[in-house]
Amino acid sequence: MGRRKLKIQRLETMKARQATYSKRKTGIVKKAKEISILCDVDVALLMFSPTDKPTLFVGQEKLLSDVLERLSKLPLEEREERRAYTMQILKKIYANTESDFDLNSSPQDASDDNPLKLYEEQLRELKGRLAEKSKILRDWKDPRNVEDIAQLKLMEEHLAATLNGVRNKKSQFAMEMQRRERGLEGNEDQQ
Amino acid sequence: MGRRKLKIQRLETMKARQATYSKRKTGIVKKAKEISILCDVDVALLMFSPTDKPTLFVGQEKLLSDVLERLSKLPLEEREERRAYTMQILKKIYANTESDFDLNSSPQDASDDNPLKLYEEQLRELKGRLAEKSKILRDWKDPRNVEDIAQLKLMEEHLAATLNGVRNKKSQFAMEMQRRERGLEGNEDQQ
DNA sequence: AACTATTTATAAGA
DNA sequence: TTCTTATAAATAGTT
Repeated sequence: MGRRKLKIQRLETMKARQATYSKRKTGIVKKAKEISILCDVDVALLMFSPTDKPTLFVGQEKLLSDVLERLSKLPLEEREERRAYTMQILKKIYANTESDFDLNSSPQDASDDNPLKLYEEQLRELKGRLAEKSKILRDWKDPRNVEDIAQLKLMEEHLAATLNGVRNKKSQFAMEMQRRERGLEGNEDQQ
Repeated sequence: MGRRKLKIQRLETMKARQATYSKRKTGIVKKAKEISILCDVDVALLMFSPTDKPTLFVGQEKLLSDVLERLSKLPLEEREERRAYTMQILKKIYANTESDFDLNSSPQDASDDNPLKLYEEQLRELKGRLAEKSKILRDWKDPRNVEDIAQLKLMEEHLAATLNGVRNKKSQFAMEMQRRERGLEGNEDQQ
């Protein structure tokens, strides 16, 4: 939507990235607000600018934690159904190139200090593979298509990572509590 | 951007909300991907459809937890600066209506079982007041304007709520771990 | 920050 | 849902 059609690839200069970020940030936040109001749904949008300034939008007068909470509360049955569907599709995609990476394996090292770490690593690796196989993915014609697969992956990753993160954050929590004793803290974005 | 200009207000029928959500979801996810790639920045977008189906997009090949992590790692000094700025503006806004709500007070009940609960409640209340004062806010002309104030509030809320949420999630964590022993879980959105 | 030529997104309708 | 088309909006390049 401009004087010229823009190829969606990393803009070369920092100046260009900042200028474009500034314009598009306004637009996407507006879109987030609109869909939230029009459709009466929860939306959470978090971004960091090229200069690391955070922007957070959460619709419906909620807190980000409220929205995140909904993810963690999805019925287990539903999650299992979706997982099964994901695995089914991924198996098809990898059918002819399958190797040492077992899509069915549960996380190893569950007794490790970080029980979800390996699981998350598996997901990361799988994600990388999916990227490599982009050509195959582009040709994938299943009605529930590539977008869905990416969604499924990200969702799975989220749950694993969030729960994993809880562990890591526990230590931060204690420190943060102490800091709070000395006053409130705040932060935001202005760009 | 359609046959007619649409007023941004809750669509009357569920059918309309679902139809519009479906179309706009595609658009906003596309925008999120684009800004993430073009500007080389972290973006996380989470939404729930009118029928509660979750959609998650996270750019830059990252996990949602990675992006959330950046929020919690903002330098304390910066947060303090921003907090001070927020309070300064809020005080001006409330100068003529200030009452029993002390903008400077730290969370009371810090020794309570939930040390951040009251703080969050204060923020919620303040948010409500800001909404009530919308007329004042609309006229606020500071270059760092109302949008920024909303940002500041949401950011503050996020940090309080996230850290608070960690506490609540700790119990869920144990249960989740047991479930994971029995297999992977996954979830996503398809709508 | 503003200004427009263009490209995009999308409201209605099928 | 998916497609089509008229229109409203977003925004790239520029000042």
